[in-house]
Amino acid sequence: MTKIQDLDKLDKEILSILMKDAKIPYTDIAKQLFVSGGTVHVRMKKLEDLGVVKGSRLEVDATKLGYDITSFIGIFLERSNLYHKVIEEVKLIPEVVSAYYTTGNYSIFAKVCCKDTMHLRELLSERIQAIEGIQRTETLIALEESINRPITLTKD
Amino acid sequence: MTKIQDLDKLDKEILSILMKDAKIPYTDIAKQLFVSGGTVHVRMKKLEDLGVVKGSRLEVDATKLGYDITSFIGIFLERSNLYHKVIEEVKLIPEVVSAYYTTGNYSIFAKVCCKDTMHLRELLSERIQAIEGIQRTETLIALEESINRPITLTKD
DNA sequence: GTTGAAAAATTCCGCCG
DNA sequence: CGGCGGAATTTTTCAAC
Repeated sequence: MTKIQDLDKLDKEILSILMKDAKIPYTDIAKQLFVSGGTVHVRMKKLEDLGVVKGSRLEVDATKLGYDITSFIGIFLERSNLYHKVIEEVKLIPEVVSAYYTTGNYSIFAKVCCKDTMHLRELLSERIQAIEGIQRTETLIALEESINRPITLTKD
Repeated sequence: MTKIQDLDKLDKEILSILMKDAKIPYTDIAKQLFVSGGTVHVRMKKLEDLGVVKGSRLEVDATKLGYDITSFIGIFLERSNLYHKVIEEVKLIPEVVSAYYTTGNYSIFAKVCCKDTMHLRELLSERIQAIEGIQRTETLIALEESINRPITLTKD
């Protein structure tokens, strides 16, 4: 398993820059960090090969695309060993953008994006509650997204 | 306010491709969608100007960077009108990657990334619980990230 | 880690339907 | 006006040092 010890300050500085904006040219980063463009390229190649970098994504404004309701759904299972079976069903629902197996109140915790309240209601009653093994769910509706940012890497 | 009516099928197809991988060259997208590279460029410029595209981010494997514990923290406020004041304090904590104002059990719902359980314990007791206006918190630890993907845009 | 040169992509602009 | 095509500029990529 690969760990931090393989990463030096330069690797982390490159990552910090690209985590905020993946489209910054390597040549710009090279200038900022006083190394050559080739070096940035080699480091990124290494980080990709190590699996530290998994890819890049465009950040979009869900509201402007018509997805007005972001909500979190806490799922209670009938038995906790149903987790894998249930998560496979959840994966088939495109509105689910993330899902975690968690300790605490819920067994599964998912984030979903819906167009409006009707869409959310249908999703809950017809798609999620319909999954075998789910006992009940609790929904938290996000009224405002106050923070959404990448991890801050420490310098050392 | 800008809405979907300004976006046609081509815009959405471009977005769908880039939401999965922001580094795909515009020329490749142009080939896939049978338009010129210039057109993809113009559309993306429009989408950025409209604020539909907010930026791009590198996806990293937090575990490989030494952040082993992802958890969700539900925050109960003493009074709900303390929201803005509290969220400003929460913003100052770098381990918090997202936070939402929510309906339901909690007033604020945050996601945090910590290096280990000790780091999480310190964060909770010394940084979060120390914020004035927070009554109590509930923590859900994510044992496994099963799904993490962009919204699926519908074709129409 | 660096350099430099070839290949590719971005970006801009004039032209056309 | 939106889309196309080509040319100038930048960036990526890769070999040799």
